[in-house]
Amino acid sequence: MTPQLDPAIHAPTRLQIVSLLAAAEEAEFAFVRDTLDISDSVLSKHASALETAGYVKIRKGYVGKRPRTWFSLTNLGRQAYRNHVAALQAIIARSGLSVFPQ
Amino acid sequence: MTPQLDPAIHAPTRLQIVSLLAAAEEAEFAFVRDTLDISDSVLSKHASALETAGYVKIRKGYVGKRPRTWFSLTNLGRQAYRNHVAALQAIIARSGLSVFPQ
DNA sequence: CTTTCCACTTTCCATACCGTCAAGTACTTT
DNA sequence: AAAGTACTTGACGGTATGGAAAGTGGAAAG
Repeated sequence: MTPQLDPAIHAPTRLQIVSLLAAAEEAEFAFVRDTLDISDSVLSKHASALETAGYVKIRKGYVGKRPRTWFSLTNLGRQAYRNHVAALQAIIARSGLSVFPQ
Repeated sequence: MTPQLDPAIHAPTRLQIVSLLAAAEEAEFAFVRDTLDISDSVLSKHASALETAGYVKIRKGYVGKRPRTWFSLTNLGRQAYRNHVAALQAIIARSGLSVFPQ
């Protein structure tokens, strides 16, 4: 069976968050928020949703005396992301598009 | 500026429809419906929405005396699809993956 | 003729989700 | 004590999705 698009990842903002996290071990709340140019509440909610899905781990700590939050993909999240990308590949491949222009 | 995800294309079913149409000159209603395993009403609605966006052309005709509907991507639709895929690629490339299978 | 089919189209719904804005929390700093 | 930091939560409004079911315009059957 072909891989399916993952509804927990597919929404534009989710995809951007997950993809950004997939690139690193861990990322700070503010970094993700600013890189993707989204609001605090949007990031907070999506991160919670991804945590509930088991895809993201939320770590809280301090930098000096200021609270800080870091996100990282869980193994499940990494696998789900790869699977989601595979699903996109399968769909896009059907259209004949390729990275290699003819 | 990097290409943006196209909200008229991004929804899973839309992406599949557009991608399928991108592979051909024209496709029959029943072929698209059966290939994607979606209901008549869902296909009809998405096709109308894509037509409203200017991305799909809906042609009606007859095969014998039976009505039949064909869909095709407009040039605008093809361009929008390419652009959308480029946006996906830009997001996914950040993670080191690609939407184009190698 | 008139009922039934066919090939979609539309409407009705119920759910779900997305993002903004406002308010809340738990400290820390001034 | 008041204000700020770094998020979190709740209330809302608007959109969208899909299933079910009724509707439409012929065509075929009885």
